[in-house]
Amino acid sequence: MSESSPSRKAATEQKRSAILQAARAVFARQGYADTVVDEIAAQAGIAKGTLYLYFPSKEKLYLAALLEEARQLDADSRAAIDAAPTWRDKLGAYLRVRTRYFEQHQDFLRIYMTEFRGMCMSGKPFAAEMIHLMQEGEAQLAQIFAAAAARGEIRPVDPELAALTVSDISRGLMERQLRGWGRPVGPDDAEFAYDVLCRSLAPVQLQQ
Amino acid sequence: MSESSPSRKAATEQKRSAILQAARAVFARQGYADTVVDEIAAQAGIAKGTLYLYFPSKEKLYLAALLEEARQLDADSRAAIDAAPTWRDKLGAYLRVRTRYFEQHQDFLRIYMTEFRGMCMSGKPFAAEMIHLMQEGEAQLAQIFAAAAARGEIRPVDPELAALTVSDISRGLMERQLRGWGRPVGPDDAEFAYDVLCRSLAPVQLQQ
Amino acid sequence: MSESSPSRKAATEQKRSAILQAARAVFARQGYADTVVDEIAAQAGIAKGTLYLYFPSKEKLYLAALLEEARQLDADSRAAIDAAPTWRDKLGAYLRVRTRYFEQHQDFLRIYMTEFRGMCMSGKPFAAEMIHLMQEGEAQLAQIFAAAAARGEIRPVDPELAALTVSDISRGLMERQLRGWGRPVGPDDAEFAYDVLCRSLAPVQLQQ
Amino acid sequence: MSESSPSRKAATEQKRSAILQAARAVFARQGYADTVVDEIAAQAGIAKGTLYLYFPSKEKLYLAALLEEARQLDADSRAAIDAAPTWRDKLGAYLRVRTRYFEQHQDFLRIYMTEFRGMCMSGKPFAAEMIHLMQEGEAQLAQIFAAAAARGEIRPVDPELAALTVSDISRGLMERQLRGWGRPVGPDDAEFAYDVLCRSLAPVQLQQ
DNA sequence: GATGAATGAGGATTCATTCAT
DNA sequence: AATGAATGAATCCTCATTCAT
Repeated sequence: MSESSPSRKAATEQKRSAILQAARAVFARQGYADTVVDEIAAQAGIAKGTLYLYFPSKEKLYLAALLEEARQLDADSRAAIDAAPTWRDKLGAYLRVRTRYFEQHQDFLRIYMTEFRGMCMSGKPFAAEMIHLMQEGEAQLAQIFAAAAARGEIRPVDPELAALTVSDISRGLMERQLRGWGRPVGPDDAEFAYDVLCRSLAPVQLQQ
Repeated sequence: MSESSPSRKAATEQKRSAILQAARAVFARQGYADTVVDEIAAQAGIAKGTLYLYFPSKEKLYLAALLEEARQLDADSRAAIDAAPTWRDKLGAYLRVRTRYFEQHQDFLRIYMTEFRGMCMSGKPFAAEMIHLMQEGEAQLAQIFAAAAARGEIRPVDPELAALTVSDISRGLMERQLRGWGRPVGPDDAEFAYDVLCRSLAPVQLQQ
Repeated sequence: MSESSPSRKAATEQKRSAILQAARAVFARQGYADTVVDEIAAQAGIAKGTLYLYFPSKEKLYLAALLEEARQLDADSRAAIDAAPTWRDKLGAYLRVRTRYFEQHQDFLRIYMTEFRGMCMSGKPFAAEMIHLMQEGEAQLAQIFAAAAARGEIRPVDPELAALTVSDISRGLMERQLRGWGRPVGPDDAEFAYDVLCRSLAPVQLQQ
Repeated sequence: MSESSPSRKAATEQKRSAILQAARAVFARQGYADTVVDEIAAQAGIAKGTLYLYFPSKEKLYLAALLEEARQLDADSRAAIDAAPTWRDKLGAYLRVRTRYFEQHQDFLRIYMTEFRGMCMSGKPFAAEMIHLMQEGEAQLAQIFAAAAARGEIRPVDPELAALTVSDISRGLMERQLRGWGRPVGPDDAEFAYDVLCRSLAPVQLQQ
């Protein structure tokens, strides 16, 4: 009685996904506060009431819309880093995956950069899992640097601080893409960022 | 008849300032959307109607509350940089002024980092002057690096990219102070950031 | 082709009955306004849509749920009264049947006492048959007293007023069982009520 | 700063009262669930938002609208009973005050009889003070009968049961006024009720 | 200038009912 | 006959802004 047909389940899953996508589009355009639930429903091609069959509240929908992508980004990132042999490659992979992912998920990028990150900074226990993912990402970076430092491949730095710095620079890179003002962003930006990080972590040159 | 006495003007200016401070306190605690005008008025010790004699809308008040401090920060920053002799000193001054300013103006820091920056990224022509100030700050940094590069004191980099990177790292530093999670921030963080920037901009070592 | 098999009819009738019982349980617990149709369906073990195959609306279901029991109570009451020989016995039977019925149908009691009676008082032509049953009940009581008065077994009273008074006292008795507060209800209550009615209707004592 | 002028306070109190009266009118006509807040505001001649300046929620308004009158009824009742010398007079006063009060406050009567009483029966801790008032009223009656019994003016009955019976009959009297059906209510009804109570409580006649 | 009572547009959420499968 | 996903009208409450005093 409670078992639905596979096709029904698939349809449900697909609609859920459509809602999430619509939500991201509207939240990205207007921000959380200025978004009305009706508009998300309209964008998703369903009635307002239907939306509430899939998500219990505007807030949960917002969270779900972000988490879905954040999890994906984390997974992609993790895979690419694991596949890279050296710390430089891993660092490059981290930056590249993020750049590419955000290129292809502009809505996510915009929401994340323009307001969600701010919400995370506020004390609100709003998004435990999201914060967890962010911490995991930084921990992963830290491990890369810890290992590299142990092998003498980079200068001896506090791995956590190095990770935070990578994080900062990476986010700065993303932010520029959202600015309506300032110079246009290009491959140079990423290249420069990578270069800065490599140089600043490089083993100390023996002075002649 | 339309000229008020100086003391009247001073009183007015003082009340205006009290409102701005109250606004920052409340906006910082609750964010723009969750802040109700009544609360700012209460915090400022005036009636709600009075507030509207000083500021025409909640949005303008928000903007004014931020601009006041952003201008001050810009001025402080500019002065400190101008007073510093070398590019390293100027960079240090930039980071130090920001760190100190935000330490002393936590409310401003919180608002700026948790939501205003996001708003600036959104296309909204919300805060032209604020954006202008941010651009000025980066232009100033860029000039430092352009001059240093011209004198061969740093390796030849695109001065704008260098400036953006400093900006990114500086903001990252500020952000950490607002996170409720993660390792506590300390002087090491600033030191490390400064060190990273110096190393990454240092003139190329001649390899033997 | 439109004739269903007997077993089909029986199954249908049984499901209808299950729905009514579920409805009473939920309506009794939460009241009409706070009851959602889903919950009744769930309690009945069917889908919401199915419920609407049996009853055209929430309101009709509510009515049906009550009428079923009200008819039964009326029938029981009528039978017991008819079987009793004297007016005292008939009065006792009336009270006893009601007490027992409500003991065994708590849900019905609760709905009837806590909101349905109120609805009947409101002008709404909500429940014509229900009102009819109530009137019948009182008419029946009135006839008892009319007959008793004619035979001089009770003092000469307006039979209708006497009937209404019995009705009032009987309902008061029921009400006490639902109060969460006040002294607990016991056999004394019913005994006292019966006693009050008998005394107040007793033939006038010849004063010496 | 927080002191309002007396005239302002009076105006406020008057408006509050107007809202309560409007609320009673609408709640009486449509019941709690079917009443929309807008309609009460309209009836009171104010905007919806204004209503919420005076009462924090629909429920609190409902309660306040009833409590105001319930307190008044209780006070009137208490005064009339205290002024009456004998238990018969006190009983008569109780019935008379109630009858008169409800004649003059039909809205209150309707709300109380058609739904509030039912709500009180439901377990909800909805209206602590209202229940308290009801209990007080019955306690008062009980004391009358306790005293009368002690003096041998009535037959020895459980005073509480007697009080409950008076309460039942009194409510029955009120109910009849609200029924759209049945015989019209008149002075006979009250007279009969009073008579029934007196007879049933009268000292036992010595049988010859 | 200062006040705070009044306004009413706006928005999240609920739920009885329908209907395609 | 049975289902349960979909609908959208309905409603409570909030709060930025105004304005009479």
